Amino acid sequence: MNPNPSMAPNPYSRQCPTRLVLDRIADKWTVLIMGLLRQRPWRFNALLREIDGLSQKVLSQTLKRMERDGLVHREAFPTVPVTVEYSLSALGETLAGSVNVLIEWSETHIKAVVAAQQAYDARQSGARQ
Amino acid sequence: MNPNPSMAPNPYSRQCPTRLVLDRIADKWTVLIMGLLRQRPWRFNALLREIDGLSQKVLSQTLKRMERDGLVHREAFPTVPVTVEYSLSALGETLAGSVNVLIEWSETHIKAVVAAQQAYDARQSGARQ
DNA sequence: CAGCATCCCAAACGATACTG
DNA sequence: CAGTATCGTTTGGGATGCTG
Repeated sequence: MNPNPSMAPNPYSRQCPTRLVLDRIADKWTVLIMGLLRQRPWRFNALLREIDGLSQKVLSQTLKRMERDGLVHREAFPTVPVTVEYSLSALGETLAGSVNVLIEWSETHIKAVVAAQQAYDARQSGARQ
Repeated sequence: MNPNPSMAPNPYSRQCPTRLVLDRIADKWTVLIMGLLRQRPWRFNALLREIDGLSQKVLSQTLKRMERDGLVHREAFPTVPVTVEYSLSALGETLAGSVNVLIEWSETHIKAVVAAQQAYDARQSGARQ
């Protein structure tokens, strides 16, 4: 698919496979899920309860994509009813710290962002008069 | 909006303002744009040409959001026709390195991801028979 | 418990035309 | 050049019901 397989990956090119990867890891649910899996393994419904606003359908899709991309490991235990545990793969571990930085940045700089938004909105409504 | 303003921010809660911030910075276009602005200031149409697959409409929306969030600075020069330059704000600088790690991760681990995808797909088609 | 299948709606996006 | 405005389509996602 990459028109220049011999060249270095370039996510600014539409066909580059790194673009597909970036599309997925630069995703809010992926970031939040990895933030939890970084702590310990989680079960499906535990993740669902923990992440407010995430629907069962989207969690299912996201976990499946992450499993396909090799970021998470899925293990089903033959209990009744079945128990499924999600954990980070070795590959996922290499990414987890990086995405967690985004969560930490949000927490650290939230006040500055909200202040910037209010200043921007005030400028706009003032300019519009 | 945050039901517990006295508590630490918690992006896993739907109402937490950090969630809104995370929604925006964990976005593929934002990551790619910041990756470029990190190098030097860019003009609107230069960004548009550089980022393959990004439409004018979405670039416009994304830059406006980033400006409102205080991540980028927009400066218009009174030339004819007008010249507009986008650059990182001080706040944006604090984030730029972190998001760039995601781009670098994509480039570094793209082979492992594609291999994982192929292995997954092979398992699936095999299991389906 | 851990999902999948279906229906349905709202938001996102591309394409196009137009403007200071 | 650097956008805005509108429109039609596509996609994502919620809600619900069902299954191993």
